[in-house]
Amino acid sequence: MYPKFSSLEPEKKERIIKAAIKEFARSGYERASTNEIIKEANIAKGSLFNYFHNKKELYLFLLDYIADFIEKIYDELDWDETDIFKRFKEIASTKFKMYNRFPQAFDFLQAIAQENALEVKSEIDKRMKKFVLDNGFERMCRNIDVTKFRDDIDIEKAMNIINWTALGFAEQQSDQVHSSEDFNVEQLKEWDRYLDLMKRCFYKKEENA
Amino acid sequence: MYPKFSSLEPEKKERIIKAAIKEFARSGYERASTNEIIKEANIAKGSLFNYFHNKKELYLFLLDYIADFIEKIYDELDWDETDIFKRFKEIASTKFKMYNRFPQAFDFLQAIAQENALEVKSEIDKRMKKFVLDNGFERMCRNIDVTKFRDDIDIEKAMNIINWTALGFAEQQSDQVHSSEDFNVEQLKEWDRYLDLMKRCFYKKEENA
Amino acid sequence: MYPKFSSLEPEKKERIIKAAIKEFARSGYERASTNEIIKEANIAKGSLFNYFHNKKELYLFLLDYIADFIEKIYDELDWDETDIFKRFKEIASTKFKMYNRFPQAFDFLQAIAQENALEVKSEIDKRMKKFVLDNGFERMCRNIDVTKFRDDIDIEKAMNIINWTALGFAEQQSDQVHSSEDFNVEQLKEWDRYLDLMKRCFYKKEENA
Amino acid sequence: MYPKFSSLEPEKKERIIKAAIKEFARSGYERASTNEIIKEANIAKGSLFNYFHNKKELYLFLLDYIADFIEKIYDELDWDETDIFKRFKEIASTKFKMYNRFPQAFDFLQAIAQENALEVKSEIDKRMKKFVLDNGFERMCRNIDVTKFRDDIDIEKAMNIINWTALGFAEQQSDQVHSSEDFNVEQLKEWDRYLDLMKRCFYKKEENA
DNA sequence: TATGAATGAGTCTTCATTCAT
DNA sequence: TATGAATGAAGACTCATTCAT
Repeated sequence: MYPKFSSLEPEKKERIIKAAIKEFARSGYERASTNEIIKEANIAKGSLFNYFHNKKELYLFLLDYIADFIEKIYDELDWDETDIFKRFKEIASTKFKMYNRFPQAFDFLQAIAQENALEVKSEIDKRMKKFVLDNGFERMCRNIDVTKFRDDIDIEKAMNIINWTALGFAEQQSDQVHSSEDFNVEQLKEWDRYLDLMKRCFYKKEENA
Repeated sequence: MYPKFSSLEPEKKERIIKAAIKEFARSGYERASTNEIIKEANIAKGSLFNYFHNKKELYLFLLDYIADFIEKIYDELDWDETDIFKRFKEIASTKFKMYNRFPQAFDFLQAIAQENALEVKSEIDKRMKKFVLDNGFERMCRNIDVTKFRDDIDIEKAMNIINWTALGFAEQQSDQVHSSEDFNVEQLKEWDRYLDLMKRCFYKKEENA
Repeated sequence: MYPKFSSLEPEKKERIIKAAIKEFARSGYERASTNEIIKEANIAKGSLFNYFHNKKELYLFLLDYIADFIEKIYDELDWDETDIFKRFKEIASTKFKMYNRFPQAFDFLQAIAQENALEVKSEIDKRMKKFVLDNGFERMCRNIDVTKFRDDIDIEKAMNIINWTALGFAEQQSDQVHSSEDFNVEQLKEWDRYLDLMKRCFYKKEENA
Repeated sequence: MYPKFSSLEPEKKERIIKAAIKEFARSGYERASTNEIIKEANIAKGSLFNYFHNKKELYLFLLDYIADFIEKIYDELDWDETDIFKRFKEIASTKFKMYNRFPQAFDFLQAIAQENALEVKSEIDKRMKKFVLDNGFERMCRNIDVTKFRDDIDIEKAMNIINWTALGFAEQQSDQVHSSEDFNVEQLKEWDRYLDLMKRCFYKKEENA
């Protein structure tokens, strides 16, 4: 894909990736300044355009890079767990770990979700929708034991509600925290309470016994 | 406020408003091009700056304009209805009408919520937060009869779930529709089914009798 | 010359002239704002361009207007006085009166002298040089009794020195005063001392007896 | 200071300096067009703003550049000469050389002295007043042997007259020449005659013996 | 391969002048 | 005749991208 960039020394690659993610997260695609990235990464003006033909290509590379990152997270999940609430609980704690490993990724993901620039919007849709817009909702719902749900409720709808609640909760928390000590245990507990509430409501009585 | 613009012929005012909303919705504040607005509205370069002193003033005008628009919608709602699901149902059908009257407003609202530009961010917070960030969640939950909820669930959490579901559903639908024949009756029916599901789950049995 | 302007009611004419002189004096030709003149004179945008075809024509009119004003001052002088120092003394006190009658004229004259704008520079040279650059030096030196000067000095040079000294003194004073109580008696006395000094130096001994 | 500009090839630097001085001299600070400078210097639009952050910085650079130039001239003068007329004679011939080396400097200096733009006025005062407003009058009068003057004349006034005469003569000559073959020997001789005249008038008899 | 100076299309904004009413 | 909204050329300045070294 990006042979010139790939064959760079890893330390330099990382510097460029971090700088670019930081700048794109802060300013969005159009407003992001290649000058700022160059300065932060401590490379020459021309170099960036040697590695990537233009700003868009750099952005698309980062899109793929972040997608790979998320993919790896997903790979760590136990997809054999068939209880949806246990799975969502696991996802949350995995996100928690992920955040501490690579916090900028979250800011960038949020920026991607909010990106308006026409030039890259379609590419985002193509590559990232599954991760960004619904956190891989389809995948998350695969192999779920639907027999636990109450018979009188539409399972697809229930799953949507669970997912939207997860997204809503995440956004609410990120608004509240915003760069303090980040994700914390109390937030995980609060999320547990949401999951419990929904479990009590959506599962058959005997499942909640 | 904006006397020169106000005294314009309505047809021209509307052309300018529509063009500006379209451009700001598409590109955000910073990247939005006054040239594009001028071209789309079919007015002269200087005219825009006769009506509004600068780009920011135009944007702030649109902020107020859209706030007024939403306020009018809210005023039409029956705030004496204490059943949360009936209220959310009414809100949905009101949004439905609103969308058909002024579809661009929705795109612009989304753009406002995502706006990063420092120059206007504080103004957005000042004027729009109540509408944009939580769709007036607080207001929506005021005067709600909470005795109908099951005793074993946290009411605040339940309300959050209802709200996040509303937001999630709206986004899902708008993604699916995206400028075709707009909101339609089928979507309203589907939303009813979501509300019914949640009602069955969150309310006491007798309320669902 | 400017028939439309001339047939205006005098009160309105004066308002426009004062406003224009004030603005041109403050900002120079290019930078002067017709908007400012219009606002100050309390007339409509289009009116100014009815009376004068464009900014340049207005400026040229003011040039002539101020030239007439100066001409009137000169007409009041006693050109039969043949002693150059007495004449320069009279000129100074006439300027003194003139300043109190129409102070803006001086600021405008200074602005004219400093005007750089290509568009009007040649016109200034054509019409105003005699007044501005040398205060009508030629005229001032006409009919002077040159026999009073020492025989060993070049009369033309002596007269130049007297004139340059007058100009230098005027500029020095205007720098020092700069919009306080304007010209004052002390300044006139100091100027007398300069004239006395030069008289003692340039005139024959018997003239200073 | 201005590292990007400083490290340019000298030929290009000179082209830019000449073009900028020409434009600022012709039009003053505000009205001077960076487009014009760019065209005249044959560089790209963006280049000028790579070298200097903005128009003001370019102007301030020129201010310092011209100040250095004048300073060098002054340094060449013999400040141990205590006879004021000899000193003024030397100044004139130094100016003569200076003019032939860098004629535009004179026009620019005149423009600086007449500059009205608020944005740069205070900077001019800070850096240039000593050179511009009085041609370093104070400095010129330092270390002068005042005992040679006649006892019956005010020495400060006499010095002012000499200085104003110098300024007046310079302006008269520059008006007459105005970009032809520049300063010439005849002008220097004429200036000598003025100095002789004043010496005969202001000095004691024995000094003129 | 790495560099960073050079490029110029594009940005918002101003203002003298025109012209329909 | 008086009006002021409309016009658009010109202003300073930005920044992704190119290219000679």
